[in-house]
Formats: sequence, C-alpha cells, structure tokens
Amino acid sequence: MYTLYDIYNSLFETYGPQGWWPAESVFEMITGAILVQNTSWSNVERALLNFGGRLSPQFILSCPMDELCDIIRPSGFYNLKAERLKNVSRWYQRYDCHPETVLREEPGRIREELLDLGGIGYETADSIMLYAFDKPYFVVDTYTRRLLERLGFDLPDNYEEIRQYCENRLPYRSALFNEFHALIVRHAKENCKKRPACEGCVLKNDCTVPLSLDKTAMML
DNA sequence: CTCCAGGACAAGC
DNA sequence: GCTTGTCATGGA
Repeated sequence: MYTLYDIYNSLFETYGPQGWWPAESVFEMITGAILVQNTSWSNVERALLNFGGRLSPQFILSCPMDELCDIIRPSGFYNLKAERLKNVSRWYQRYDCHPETVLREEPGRIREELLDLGGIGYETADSIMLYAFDKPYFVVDTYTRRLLERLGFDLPDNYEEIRQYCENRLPYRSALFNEFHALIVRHAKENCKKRPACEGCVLKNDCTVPLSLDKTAMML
C-alpha cells in the first residue's frame, strides 16, 4: 500500500512542478477560484481577459450587474458568480484590499469568514487559503477523492474529515499542499475520460489512473 | 447530440 | 439523513 507521500512523489516525478496558482495578483487568484467552480479553466481565462486589466474589488463593486455578468459570461453560472464576486470584493475591502492585512487575522477565522460569504464552500475557501494566502489547507476536490479512492484509500465521507485525513498524513507545509493539489488536477487532465486508457490500467469508465504507482504504471 | 468542467446551495424525499 | 435539481458556457 502506498502512502500519500509516495503518491505525491510519484506525481511530482511524472509531471514536475506545476506553478500554481496562475494569477498576477492575489485578487485575481481569488476571482479565478470563484469563477472556476464547476467550470473549465479555459472558460475562466476568457472571463478574466474580459476584465481587460480592470480587475479589482473597486471595479467589481461599482460595476452594474448586467455589465459584470457580461464580462464573466464565458465562465458560466454568471448570475451566481457575479453576486459571489461582489460578496468577496466587499469582504476584501474590509481588509483594505491588502493580503498583509488579511494575514493579520488568524487563518481559521479568515476561512470562516470566506465560508460565511455565501457561494464559497470548503473547496473554494481552501483554494483561497492555500493559493492566495499560502496557508496550509489541503484542498479536497472530486479529483482528489476519485484518485485516492481508486488507489485504495478508505476516505472519510465529509469534506473536513478528508482534509484532516490528508493533512495528517503529509508534511504539514503549504508548499507541498500547493504542489500536490495542482499535480492531482494535472494528472486528472492527462487521464480524463476523453483519452484512451493507459496500458495496464485497471480502471474503467472514468479517470484512467492506474491502481499502482510504480514507474511503468505512471507512464502514460 | 451528449457529457463534462479545478462547486455551492436548496428542495424534496 | 441522502438524492436530485439548478445554475450556464464552451470544448471534446
């Protein structure tokens, strides 16, 4: 049986550093985290480009809803997400739109505030904590559950317990959580349904991740 | 045409 | 409690 750390190392050897999160600023990263909810990143990129360099909490809050919806339209769910962007913009302004100001608060409290905004669930909140504020929260998404379950891990059922489960079994460092989640997403993309199953793959009808992580199995 | 994407939330049972 | 529906666009 492989440990979580084995899997991390295997993924890292296969794909190398992923350079997450791709954003020019903390606020762009937060915006991307909301826009990418159940949406492909390519669509999010279109939406981000539509801001045309105007992306900021001030702009979002002063922007009429119909115009904001028009900007983020490519990312889908634009009515919901426009409201969510307004919410998080208002929140960020309470910290003067400065990451350092946010970081004066206790991380757990920031996470609670994000969760209380509405439209930000555990995964999005942890993505923001990890990638925007560099705090060690392990991000659990559907890829993570699928991969680990298929590799034989007996995961808890709710999000918080899975997060703790993973955090307790890895070096407690944000840089590692950062890379690990990015690698899992990368691996999922490389092994998505639309591609043919790799040689020797035991899985069917979903992600074609091999059940063992020896070198040959990880090669695609 | 169908299915899915780096979810969240409410309603229904 | 768990399951299903809703939100929406663009690419394979």
